[in-house]
This record gives sequence, C-alpha cells and structure tokens, in this order.
Amino acid sequence: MNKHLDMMKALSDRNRLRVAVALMTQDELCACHIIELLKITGATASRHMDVLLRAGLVQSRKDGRWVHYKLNRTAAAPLFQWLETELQNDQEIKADRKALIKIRGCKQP
Amino acid sequence: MNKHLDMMKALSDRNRLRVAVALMTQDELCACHIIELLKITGATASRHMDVLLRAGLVQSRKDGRWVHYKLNRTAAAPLFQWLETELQNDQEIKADRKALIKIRGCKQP
DNA sequence: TTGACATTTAGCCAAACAACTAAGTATAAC
DNA sequence: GTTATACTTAGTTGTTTGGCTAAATGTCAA
Repeated sequence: MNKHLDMMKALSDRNRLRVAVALMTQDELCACHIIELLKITGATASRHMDVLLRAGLVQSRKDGRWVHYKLNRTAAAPLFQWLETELQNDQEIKADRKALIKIRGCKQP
Repeated sequence: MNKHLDMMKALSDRNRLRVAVALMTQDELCACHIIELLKITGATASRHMDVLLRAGLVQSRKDGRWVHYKLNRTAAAPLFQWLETELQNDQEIKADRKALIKIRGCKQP
C-alpha cells in the first residue's frame, strides 16, 4: 500500500492539491506557471512537483529550458474524477482557473 | 477545499489508511479492536480516530464504555470505492483482515 | 461507593515537512 | 565563449505530526 499512501500524501498538501486540480482542466502546465499560480519560489515549486512525480500522479516533459507537467490520468482516474467533480465549484479552485487564464496569457506556453 | 484537504490528510497516514480500509469490510470496529490491530496505545488510537472523525470520514457511536466506529460512506463514496478496489489484494491489507478475524473473535464486539 | 476498565486529554519528544536562500546545472541567445 | 533564463539541489529554519506516558473522564459491577 506504499504506492497509494504516497498518492494520498502527495495530495494532502494544499499547494499540491491545487496544482493537481489545475492539471485536470489545463492539460499541461509549465513550472513557471505553477510558480506564478501558487506564489512560491521556484525551488519550492520544484520540490512539490517532485513529490507529485514520485507518487506517479503527474508526468514531466522537458522542452529546452522549460519543464511541462501533465496529469498521469491512468494512475488514479477515479480519484481524479472524484476530486474534479467535488471541487469544480470550490471558490479557491475557481479563482485558480481564472488566474491561470491570465498567467497562460502572458507567459511562455 | 478545506474539507477535501482534511480528507486527504486524514488518509495520508499509514495507520489511519489501514483503519479506513478495514472499515470498508468490517461495518463497525470498536476502539479496542483498532488498538489491537495497529498495535499502538489507546491514546494514539484515539487521536487518529479523532482525525478521521473531524474529516467526516467516519462516525462514532458510544455504547457504554465502548466506542464503535463506522465508515461514513456517503462522505466520499467514490474515493472509498477506489481505495477498496485498489487495495483489496494488498498484502498488508489482507494481513489486517486476517488479524481482525482473530481480534473480533476474542474481544468484545 | 469503590474499583476496574475503556477512552480522551495534556504534555512531551523526535521525525517529517514546507518554506526560504544560495549555489549548482542546463539550455538558449548573443 | 558569455550572459541570461529556467529549473534543481543543498542547507537552514520554524511548524506540524505521530508516538509515548501520565492524568482525567466516563461507565459498569460489585
């Protein structure tokens, strides 16, 4: 059960949960988007994404200087589905979606 | 999203996850069963169950000196369903189920 | 009422963790 | 090459957390 425990631990932090939920509607996010969204340093963002990666919940793709993250939907489809429907009307999540439109609008893809 | 974050936090500890999964097949468990299963002190078990209660994942029922816990299935049915199917063949979980048969056999219901 | 038992609360300690800064690596542009 | 940019790694710090013991609370039984 270590694998599933790691998944739950990965999603038990507010910032990581926000990123995971953001990736449910965003397909891909670059590290710099995540830094902007969560308003944390790059170092902290990098460590958070590493936790999500190690848990197998996201995948990363390096494109030049940029790293893009996407949900590994097959890892825990029903879990993601549940979170998505539960949180789709959440105020913070809605604010994040709004913020991402602005962030993606002016930052690199 | 505080509610859902609390649920994830509650399930991000090995002992609490074990209890939650045990309650998926056990209908009800008394605090003393949980102490036996996890091999921790009553005080520690009490605090763990309090975390699960506050997250709304379990309900408690006091019966004289005993406290019985049961899953609050409506709180997060798809989440529980996912965990149950994912962990049904897990070695630790299977060992717990086996242990519970013995524990429930000799302790008060 | 007194004693025994089941659970909770309080207080302590060590380990885990999230945040930061600073330094390191990698890549693109000049 | 050199510089700027994007990210990672290392090291530090304050907070959270899971465990324990001891004391408190609540309940049954003699």
